Amino acid sequence: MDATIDEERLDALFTALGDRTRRDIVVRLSSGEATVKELAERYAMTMQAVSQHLRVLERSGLISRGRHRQTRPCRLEPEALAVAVSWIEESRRTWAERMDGLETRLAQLQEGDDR
Amino acid sequence: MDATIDEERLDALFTALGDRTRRDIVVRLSSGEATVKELAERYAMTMQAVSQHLRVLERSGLISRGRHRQTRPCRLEPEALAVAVSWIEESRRTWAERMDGLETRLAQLQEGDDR
DNA sequence: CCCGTACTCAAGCATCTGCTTTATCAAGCG
DNA sequence: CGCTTGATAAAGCAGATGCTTGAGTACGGG
Repeated sequence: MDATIDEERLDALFTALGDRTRRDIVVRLSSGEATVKELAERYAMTMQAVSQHLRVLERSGLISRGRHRQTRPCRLEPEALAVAVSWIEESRRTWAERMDGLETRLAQLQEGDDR
Repeated sequence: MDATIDEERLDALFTALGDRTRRDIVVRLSSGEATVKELAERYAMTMQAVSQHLRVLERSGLISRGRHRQTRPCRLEPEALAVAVSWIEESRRTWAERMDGLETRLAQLQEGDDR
């Protein structure tokens, strides 16, 4: 019954994806690791700003960070994306099931009357 | 070329899903339409607050609203969810392709050396 | 040891959010 | 018509967000 924890996770996940800079970082990282400096150059933004975006992404589980010399390279954690997809797919499945039911009933009634 | 428009759409979509009340409204609507009043009772919230959440959801394309007597029933638009999924899946696909490449190269090298 | 590089921490600031209260509106009932 | 019901509009407010600047911190080269 730790549903609340899942909700927090989903809050962090979707909130992280709700910003286009962070979404673009995700896309960028899907094709390989990157450092803070590289990302700052890419987005014409200070390293501080990028660092804050990365903190949001890290809290959401979408990325993780290592250490290599003076750099803190970050990499994508695609399992977090899978969590988001599975939440969405559950809603879509419920909806699809209901529509199947409606179609069936409509086919039975063959008519739209007292609605 | 209208990539900006898509980005705006994704901003609205993921931002809408970044709030647990709105996510729960999506889940609720996946099993049928609902009115503002019904949702307000469900979340122990004023109708005004629900109305604002619904506006966010509507702007994102996740729901649409009709009119029936004094009520404004809202229903889910699952195609918007599909947009979110397809964005996510593209990142995951890119990542998976890259990992395949890495695996292949690692198998060729048969060794982890100068790392 | 000093210096540059990569980065984080902290504070400030404008803007956005989520919610409230108050006021208003439109539809239908008596 | 007056009144209730379902809903929106507007304004206000505490708290979050996205960014900035300024001040550290940690690592490594010379």
